[in-house]
Amino acid sequence: PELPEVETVMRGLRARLEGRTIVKAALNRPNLRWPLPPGLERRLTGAHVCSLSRRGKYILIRLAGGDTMLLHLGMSGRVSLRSANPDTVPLHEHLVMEMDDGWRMGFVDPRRFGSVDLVATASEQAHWLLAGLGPEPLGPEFTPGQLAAALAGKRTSIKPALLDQRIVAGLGNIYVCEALYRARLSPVRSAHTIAGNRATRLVLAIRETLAEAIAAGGSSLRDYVRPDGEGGYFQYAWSVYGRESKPCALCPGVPACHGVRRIIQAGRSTFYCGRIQR
DNA sequence: CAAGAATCCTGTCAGC
DNA sequence: TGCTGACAGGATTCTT
Repeated sequence: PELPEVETVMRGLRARLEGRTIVKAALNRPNLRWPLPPGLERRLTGAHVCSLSRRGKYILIRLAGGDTMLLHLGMSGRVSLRSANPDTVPLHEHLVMEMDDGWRMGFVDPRRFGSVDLVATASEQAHWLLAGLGPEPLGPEFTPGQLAAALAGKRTSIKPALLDQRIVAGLGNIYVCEALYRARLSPVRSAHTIAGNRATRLVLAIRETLAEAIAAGGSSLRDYVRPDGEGGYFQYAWSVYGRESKPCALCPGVPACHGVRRIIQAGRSTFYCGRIQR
């Protein structure tokens, strides 16, 4: 999941957890991507949930008592919200929290690339996983000037540069492809050539793509569902991602357009139109 | 230093 | 039906 999915999950969790108390936390394994923090079950049990927010692809759950729980969904992580029912425990559920109203939140992650950690709320932004993140793409700090400055001197191409969370926080493979298409910028263009009008177009395209995806509840692929069990529907609005050899919607019937192409950049699939993206 | 490859893990799907 | 290989929403660590 990327920023729009994480935002959707966070909102679903907020509606169910905020103001409630965790009556029991249970852990089913010692580690995910990283070792789980010592005493996690004990530190969660009895804690009151004050507020939830998102930073990049991380969900922050602030607890009374001074701890913030950090949650990253990795590649296959998802959250299961359900009323207590032992018949419906999902496979690969590594952490379960039972709330004082009887609902349970489970963290499910087959590939275990996700992570869970605890950090002192007072210095949560200094946590090593958050400290190096670039600006929030929907926030005021993400401007054409800032983006151009962050890309200056980068010899890599723009597509892998946008996947680097230090440049801008929250984009992943789907939304980078979609935003570059919307900005009509080639994914193989050198990152340092993005400035001026191109930077303006790119910032706008990223903002619009993410905002529309959030409004659609994110994109549902194989295993992403919202905490309420419903899927997002932004996958129906994809212009290029997953659409190899299909026609490009912006050049209908143009012979020079060979449709959506798929190439590999830094080991990841890139989808784009070679005609309108320069 | 920077950039690309390898890596962690399980599940799914296409092709034979 | 199996079986095999490619591939998957991520991000760090290891090699060039």
